[in-house]
Amino acid sequence: MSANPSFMSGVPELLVLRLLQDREMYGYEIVAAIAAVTGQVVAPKEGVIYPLLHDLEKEGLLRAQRRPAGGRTRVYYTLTSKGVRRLFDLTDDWTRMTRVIQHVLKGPLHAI
Amino acid sequence: MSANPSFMSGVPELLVLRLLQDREMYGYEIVAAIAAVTGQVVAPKEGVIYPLLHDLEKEGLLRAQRRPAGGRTRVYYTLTSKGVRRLFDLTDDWTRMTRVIQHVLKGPLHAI
DNA sequence: ACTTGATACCTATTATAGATAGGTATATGG
DNA sequence: CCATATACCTATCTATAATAGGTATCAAGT
Repeated sequence: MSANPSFMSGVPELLVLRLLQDREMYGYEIVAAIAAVTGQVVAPKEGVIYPLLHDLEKEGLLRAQRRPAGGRTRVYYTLTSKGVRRLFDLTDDWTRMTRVIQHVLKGPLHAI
Repeated sequence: MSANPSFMSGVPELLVLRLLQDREMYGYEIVAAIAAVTGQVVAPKEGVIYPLLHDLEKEGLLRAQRRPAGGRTRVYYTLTSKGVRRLFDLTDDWTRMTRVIQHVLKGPLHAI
């Protein structure tokens, strides 16, 4: 019984990297942005995103900078070059995999 | 370090249901068929498929019949009507989710 | 006859990730 | 002053795939 659909593996990571490709963002903002850009179809909570951001930073895919903003402190994340490469790789994986499955779901199987 | 790509959640279940939509199949056959129809892009091993088949049967999505074939005993699985409904639901979920993510990956985010 | 590899079934354990459900602190609006 | 939103965090649970075995039968080759 999950709020999100059951095809989530790797998706939060992919979306975080994609969002950060355009501009730096902070965690709380990312949580809201994912829900917004997917029209609530995918909406991982803070309990998913914050640990993920920490892991990605540890892996060197993101750079974190704690910075005061609007009276409070935010942690802004940017993509490293390694993070950009990971985004491309994951996007390729994602595209290849979904294309194949789409094909299996829609097409006649004997033709394969 | 997994053999399969990292977007696997729910995919084996979806593919098993899809394959059984066309005709009855037995476990070992399903393992090979998934690898075949996906061109090895998705290739879950027996350790994934057999427990999954047992679970789906327990849920009433599949019917299992042990039957001798070619000198040995095979367990043939067929979709129940509940299994058909599940296939449709999961296919809808899959399509909705991948369409949205595809859009986010390719499109400009400000347009959303 | 013996051995190897393919067929066909199975499960126990481990690893990974998302889900759940909290907690802390500051700022803002009523 | 209080409630809500903002902004960060983590510990635990759960679901599911990956790993790594095991058993037994059959067919083919030596």
